Amino acid sequence: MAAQAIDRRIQRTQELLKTALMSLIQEKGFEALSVQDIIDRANVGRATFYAHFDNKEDLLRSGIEGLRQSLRECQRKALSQTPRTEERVFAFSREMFTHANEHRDVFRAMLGKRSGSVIQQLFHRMLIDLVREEVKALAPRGDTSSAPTETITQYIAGGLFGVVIWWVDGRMRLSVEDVDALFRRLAIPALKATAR
Amino acid sequence: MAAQAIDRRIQRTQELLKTALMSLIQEKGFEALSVQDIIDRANVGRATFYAHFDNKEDLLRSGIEGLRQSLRECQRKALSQTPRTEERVFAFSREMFTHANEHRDVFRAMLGKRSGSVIQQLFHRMLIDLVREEVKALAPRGDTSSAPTETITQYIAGGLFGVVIWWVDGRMRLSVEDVDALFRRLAIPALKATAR
DNA sequence: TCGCTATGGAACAGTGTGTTCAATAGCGTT
DNA sequence: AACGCTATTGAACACACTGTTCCATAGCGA
Repeated sequence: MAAQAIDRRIQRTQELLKTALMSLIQEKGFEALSVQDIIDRANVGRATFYAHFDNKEDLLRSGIEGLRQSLRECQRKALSQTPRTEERVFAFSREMFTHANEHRDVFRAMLGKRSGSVIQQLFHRMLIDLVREEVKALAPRGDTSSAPTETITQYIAGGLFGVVIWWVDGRMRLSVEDVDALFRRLAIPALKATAR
Repeated sequence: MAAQAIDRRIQRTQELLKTALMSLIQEKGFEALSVQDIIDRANVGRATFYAHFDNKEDLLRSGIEGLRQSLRECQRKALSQTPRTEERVFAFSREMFTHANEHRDVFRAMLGKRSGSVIQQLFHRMLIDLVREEVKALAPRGDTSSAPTETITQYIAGGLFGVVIWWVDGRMRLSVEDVDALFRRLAIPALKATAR
């Protein structure tokens, strides 16, 4: 075997913990949650938890990693085929809104007011990275780390962040299509400020 | 006297607590802070603290209230004189960047990565309210609570939030004028999406 | 001066944290 | 199937912080 097989016990434990975390987040929100709650729900020993993660935030990070990779992948695909088309810009946004819509319970619990701002912060950073990639792709003339470019990145990422939080936390009256279209309509002019 | 004079002891205590909080935030950040730290620094009894505030977040809220009112005031002024001028739109943003620049130590400690996201959340909400006021002023045709309008509000507020956080947390290479100008250049087109 | 109230300080139970240890269970390999 | 290795367990640990209660006292405003 090429890949060194991972001990089944480890997989099992980590899976149990992540699952417990997610279900608990939906019930109580992240902040209100204790390590004790998690290990009780997962039916895992205290010492075992700390053998795998430093604390509950560490566990959360590793849990969110999945979403991050999925969005990155989706973006990578879109960027590789026929760049420069306006249709393809911010390809990940549609995917994200869709994803949020399908798992609205989890998302609402994770990003809503009740649940902690730690998650929000992680999510915000994730969006910044994704947006930066797009901005970079549209302003490739060595302009990369210039201040205005980064400002635009931060602005758009912040805007997207704000919209998602609001959309998920409210009654989500807007459809995925509408909210995504609105976001694009708002973001693309800003992008052009780069391309000048 | 008309105004019911407030017991000097109360003023003194609350002042001591707020001052202690602010100085501690600069040293350790908000999250890492305990009520114990605060009362030690303020040299105030434990029971006294809880006689005034429910917890450290309650104290924080009351501390931030000052900034909120100051910005609101500044916005109110700008909105009352000669509306509709592009110069006057987002009048509070300049004030805020200036304020942040003058107290950059406090701001960095309060909004930076180290310090808690509770503060960030409070700050974000504050910006949303301020931006909504502006958007409302430019789309006054009974359109108030329509979805797109609110989306735009959330987008712009989020964008501003993102830019401020980034600007404050980084080395603040951009001058107040530059960062404010950039923000306006990015936000005003979005505003026009309302005015259609 | 007097009455009222904010304060101080100590003690309290409760909750959670992160670590340690030796015993045990269960994995992958031979 | 038997082995050695490692993950898991459960208990116990010291520690920190929370929010509340009590009463004596200090300091305020009148």
